[in-house]
Amino acid sequence: MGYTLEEIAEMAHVSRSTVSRVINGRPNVSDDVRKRVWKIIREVGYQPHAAARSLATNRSNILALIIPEPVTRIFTDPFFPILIKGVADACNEHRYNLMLSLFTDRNEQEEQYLRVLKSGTLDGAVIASTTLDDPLVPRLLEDQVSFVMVGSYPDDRVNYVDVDNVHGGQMAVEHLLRLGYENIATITGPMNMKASQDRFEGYKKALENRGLEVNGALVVEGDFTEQGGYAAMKKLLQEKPAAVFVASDTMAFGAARAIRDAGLSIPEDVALVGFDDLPVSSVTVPPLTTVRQPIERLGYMATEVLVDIIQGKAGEPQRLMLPTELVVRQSCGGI
Amino acid sequence: MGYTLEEIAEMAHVSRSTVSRVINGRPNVSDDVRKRVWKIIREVGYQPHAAARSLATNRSNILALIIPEPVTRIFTDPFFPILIKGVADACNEHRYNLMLSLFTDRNEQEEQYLRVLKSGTLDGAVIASTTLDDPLVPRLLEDQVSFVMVGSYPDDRVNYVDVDNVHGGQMAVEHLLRLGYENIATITGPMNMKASQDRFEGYKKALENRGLEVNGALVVEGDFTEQGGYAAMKKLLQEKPAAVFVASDTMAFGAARAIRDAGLSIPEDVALVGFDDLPVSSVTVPPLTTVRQPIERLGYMATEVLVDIIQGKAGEPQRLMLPTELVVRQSCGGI
DNA sequence: GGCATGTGTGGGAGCGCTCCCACAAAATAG
DNA sequence: CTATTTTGTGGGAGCGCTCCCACACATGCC
Repeated sequence: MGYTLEEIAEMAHVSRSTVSRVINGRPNVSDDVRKRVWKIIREVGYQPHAAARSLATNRSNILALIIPEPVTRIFTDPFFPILIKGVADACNEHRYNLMLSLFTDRNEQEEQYLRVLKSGTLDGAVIASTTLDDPLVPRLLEDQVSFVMVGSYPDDRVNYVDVDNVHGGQMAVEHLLRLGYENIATITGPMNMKASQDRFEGYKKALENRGLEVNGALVVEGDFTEQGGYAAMKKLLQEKPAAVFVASDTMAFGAARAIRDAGLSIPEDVALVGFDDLPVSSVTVPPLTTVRQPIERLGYMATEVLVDIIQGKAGEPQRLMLPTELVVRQSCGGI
Repeated sequence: MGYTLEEIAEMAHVSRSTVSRVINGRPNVSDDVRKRVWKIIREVGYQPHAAARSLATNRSNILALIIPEPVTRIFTDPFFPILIKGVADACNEHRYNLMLSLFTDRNEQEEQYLRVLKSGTLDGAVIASTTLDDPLVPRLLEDQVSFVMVGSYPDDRVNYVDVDNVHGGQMAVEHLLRLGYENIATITGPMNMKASQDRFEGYKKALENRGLEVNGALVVEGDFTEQGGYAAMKKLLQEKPAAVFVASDTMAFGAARAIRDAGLSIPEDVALVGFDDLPVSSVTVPPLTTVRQPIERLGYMATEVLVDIIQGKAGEPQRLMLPTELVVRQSCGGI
């Protein structure tokens, strides 16, 4: 495909080295030579061969977004395209190519790990939120891959960008308390995910600050899917909670469905607060009160941090915490 | 990073060439040598350097999924993660790496095109549905990039995988006619997209088969977003249609919202049929009657076809049409 | 036996870059 | 005006593979 450095050099009556210097913006090239070479490069649409460059420099200009196997189940959650958008934008901005790895099939995972991470294809990786027991992270550390996680991770060496889940959960529940709701339930995410733990932590904190006790019967674990939210709510309805803090909007939609199926209405019979603020959450019936997290920015910043690390502009570990924000709509009543 | 062929060769007391033959499954290696070499490769976790291989073979084992600029607006539609899943699965199966290119910023597009498509990084590309006036496709043809489109394209040389949009639209409208609805409206997709044209074609066909005329006032163009569906429905409501065929589920959600906002109910006042059968469509209120298209399979098959073409197992052009299926739920009434 | 054919193995060349060093010419210093 | 540094340029080596050819040796056939 296309021209080689040598050919461009010949056309411009200079050497390979000079063309290389021009392309890489190195000094020690006279202005007229530089212009002449650029002119030819643009005319013929020359683009350096990525593999050759990669072989010589040992850098590929490729970043990966890795979505680990335990998380691919919920890949269809609108969370991910938004995250991808953020990552993709940052990649474009820094002229990196983006590789997307869904670690789906457990059997193929070893092969996939080697292919993606040990073949020198990558300069670094953004890891979308993972479960705490996923063997991926320890392995990345061992193999000294540069990576940044979306979502915090309890290891000193790990770089991450996260939102303040604890505070988010706390705000949500405090709002419900302020509105006068008494027995407030929660549907958590899978408890082997840090985000789920943190949001639940916020729930507990809000109750405890009011001198209230956490009632185990009002805590049900979900799985971040609509169906999971539905099932969890069904179980919760036996306890007749006045309000529910649901750890993701998608689960909140399921919970809302369960509430309606039981012939109850939102927020009159059960008030609902979600977490995420997905685009659809403002147009559901009723519009969902929720904790907004800047998903796109999360992906963008994770990538920025990764690039800084790769280019040696930042030390490790890097930690970044983005704020959450309560968005009050009709599903929690009181307005 | 890691070992080189030469080092593995030394450890196994054979030559570079022999190790290469073993790795690539070439003949003319004795069984015991083959075993010995594999043992060492596995022990040290050797993985050939992708760039070196790519440079020598002129193939990268990377496929791209390209989402052109005019389409990125609707990238958050749940359609895309499902499509991506299909593409990613097929890539994994064939041991290709997947590169994701969102052509977002128009200004950066030239740079991005060169970087992604002219640097030899790719073996081929899957192009997610594009508008008919997008300059990308002609350029890919000119540059002789191997590519397969998701969604048909009116050019003899283009490979594509599509669903039978015409038939799908026709089924939807025929169902409404069968239920006795008279003035049936439609919200189309952007008319510079082939899928929109085809679904509208199906709408027309169904009416014409019944000897009915298409009433221009009952046809409103949408843009495949929820907000677009809302706006389109708002306009349509002035014409008091009994039923509406909406060209995507996401727009149908917007339309439903507009109907509710007008104090009307579904399907009693307005019947609704969508297109896509997104996972959420079965759990909306009321559940949405829609035309199911096999989105994941669309991505999977496009990738399969691409791989066949790259590996010379299939001639060009390749065309594949996947069936659509009417899924009847409550939003259209009559059951 | 002689010659063709097949099998297993090793080594050179080359893929298209970057990086380093050599070197001429120009600029500066003493 | 010579010695030293700076600037601009060219060419060799090497990144880690694959592919081709050379070659030793085993096997087949008449």
